[in-house]
Amino acid sequence: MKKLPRRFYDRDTLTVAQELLGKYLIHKQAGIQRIGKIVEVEAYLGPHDLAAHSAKGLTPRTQVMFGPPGHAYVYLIYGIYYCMNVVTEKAGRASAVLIRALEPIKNLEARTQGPGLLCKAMGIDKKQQGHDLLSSDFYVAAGEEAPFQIIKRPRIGVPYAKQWAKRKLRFYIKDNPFISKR
DNA sequence: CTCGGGATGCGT
DNA sequence: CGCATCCCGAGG
Repeated sequence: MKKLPRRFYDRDTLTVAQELLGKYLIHKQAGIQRIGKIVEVEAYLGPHDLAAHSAKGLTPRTQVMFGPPGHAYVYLIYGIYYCMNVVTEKAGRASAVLIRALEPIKNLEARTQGPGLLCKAMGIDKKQQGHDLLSSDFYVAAGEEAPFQIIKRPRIGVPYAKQWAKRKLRFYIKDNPFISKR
């Protein structure tokens, strides 16, 4: 499978989000390679997007989001789970795509439906914060993707984002059994 | 320093 | 609906 180049991420976030569907997230750790197919994502469109962490400005936690494309923005949520994003667009745009669900492909025994669970299953935590996704041990690759239909829905868990909460910035593969619940 | 809350998930 | 569990970010 072919690793996605930097220029894949250096594009409009809506495009990157939808094109990430069907791609493969690969993480090699302690000699084990884990692979999951990306089946559900959410787009976060920068500081003006009230649901995006970057809407609160550049802080130590969110600085990766403000950095160059093709890096992992990983954060701890509710003290328990990690969530993984892919930084998109040019540095300073502070946009990203949240990976919400994977379809297990290789070495994934645990559940992968939901952003917290998939990080746990893939062995992703704060050590991967800021990691370059063009590295050899943690990256996204294109495979042979069968054609599929993309469903567009509002994002999960962001009712506070006012008008942004309604926008259909969550994308997933139609009829895929590994979409997160809720 | 304290303190409130969160892009979650699971059990009741 | 409540709770686990902890870092961040704002304010004193």
